[in-house]
Amino acid sequence: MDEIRLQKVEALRELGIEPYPTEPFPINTTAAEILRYYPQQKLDFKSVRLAGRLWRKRIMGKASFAVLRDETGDIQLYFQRDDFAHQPELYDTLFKKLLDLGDIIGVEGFVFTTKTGEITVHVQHFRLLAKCLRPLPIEKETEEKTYAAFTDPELRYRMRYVDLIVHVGVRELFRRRSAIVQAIRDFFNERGYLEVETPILQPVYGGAFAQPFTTHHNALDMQLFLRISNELYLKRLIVGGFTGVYEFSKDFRNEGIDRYHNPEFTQVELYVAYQDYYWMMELVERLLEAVARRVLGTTQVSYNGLILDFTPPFARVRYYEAIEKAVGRDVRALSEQELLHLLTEKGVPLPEPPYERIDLVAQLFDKLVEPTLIQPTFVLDYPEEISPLAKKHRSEAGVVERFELIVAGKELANAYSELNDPIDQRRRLERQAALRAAGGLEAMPMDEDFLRALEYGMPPTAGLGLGIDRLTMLLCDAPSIQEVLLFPLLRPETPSPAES
RNA sequence: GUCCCCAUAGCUCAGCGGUAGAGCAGCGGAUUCUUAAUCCGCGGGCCGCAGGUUCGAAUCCUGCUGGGGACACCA
Repeated sequence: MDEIRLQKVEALRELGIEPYPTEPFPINTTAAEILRYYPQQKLDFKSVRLAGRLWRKRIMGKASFAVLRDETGDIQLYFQRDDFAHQPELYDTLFKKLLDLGDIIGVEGFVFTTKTGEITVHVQHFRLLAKCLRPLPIEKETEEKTYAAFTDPELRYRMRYVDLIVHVGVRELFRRRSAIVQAIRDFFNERGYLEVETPILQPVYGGAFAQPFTTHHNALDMQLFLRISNELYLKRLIVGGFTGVYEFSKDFRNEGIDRYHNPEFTQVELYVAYQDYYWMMELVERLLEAVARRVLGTTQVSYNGLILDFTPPFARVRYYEAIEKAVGRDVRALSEQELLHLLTEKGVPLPEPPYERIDLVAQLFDKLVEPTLIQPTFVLDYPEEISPLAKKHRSEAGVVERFELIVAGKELANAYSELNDPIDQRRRLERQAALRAAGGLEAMPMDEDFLRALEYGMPPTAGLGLGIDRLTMLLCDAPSIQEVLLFPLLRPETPSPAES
């Protein structure tokens, strides 16, 4: 902490000013409201009360300008010594000496326009509401340049509270993230789907290919897993008779961290009975169109220098046909040896062992097809082997009724006509169990209770998983997932001797 | 896990073998329409950590820690 500021705390108390007062300071307006409505005099601005951080101080002797930053933005303040003639130390000592940039203050006064035309609050009363003991990285900017920008990603993520104070745009991004979630929730609620909450701590994990975090319940002395997906629980609810359920789900995957992956992330999953994946594709088109319009006012989305067009209908391409287009051959007909040869020929690295024939096909898709799909594109009809929870295709053997929505070369959504044949489901999970036994760390474990639920009968159902973080990245033009997570996972801070 | 880059004042950075620097922030002073306010003056550092090379290391080398990027993994 800053030694000088600690001394100021003492000085304040000696003056009889409590640096952390108990009394509330109810406000009646905000910076943005004043700036927006004062020019038209739509509101009464003769006695405004607002609060926020002291952000600039420009003392010119007996008068001063300052800037107050609240949640909505910045507004200029004007202080005159003469206004505090009854108690001169308020201006001479409290304002001029003891208030630091970053201190949280409440002000009361009237709005006027300065000679240079800036809307300003003429402060008649002010009060310190909370002292800031650490200097903030205050950025300064002119038309052309920003000075002392607070840009170190590590500091920004570790101290997101500071990032949020300093960067208006970061606050705006997280408001937009909230608006995206709200738009999706409204879209689903309008259609009568039920928002539910299912277990995060699961005795058996499933619903995706991933390694889980494990934990332990002391009283029951049992191992538990943080969910990697909520899919199997939502399907149990469809068995239970709900026709449409969804959940915004924090999922946890014990895997690497990069620009697109954080160990905990958010998906929304939706299951609707009596529908199939064709229906779901149209729903996803309408959903993303609605979200983009509501959040951005347009379906043309700027992302990483591109314009992504979310106007339906989106492009559709079948999985094997997309690969054939990329490599010039129908890989369904190829043996494992021929596929190995093809990967080498195309310069595609082999997957990590243990791998099977189908993993070579998937590798071709992942390396040669997915990155090339920039505009929103539905890829449909995936191989059965890599889709153990999706229903067999109604007319083609070996593939299932599944689509992924690829945007900007990354998976944004994944959906199936859900597998509801309990015999087939058992067979597929048994195959997963065999893969696990052979060392496949990410193969799904057997879930007998889930199979029992299916045996009671699940209606034909369409299911969807949509990545909220990825969608937020797209709609906020954010270059990494860390930018759209308030508190992305970082290694623990190394304690420095100076701290503590 | 691998490779590359980065780490110097509260923030942003310069310095790259020879006495630690700038701007902003801070402190003292002047200043009643400023807005990167201005003007005068001042303080501020385990140069990420630990070794090594050298007469001498912020600077060169090795290791470690943290971060960023790419790859791998995440079918």
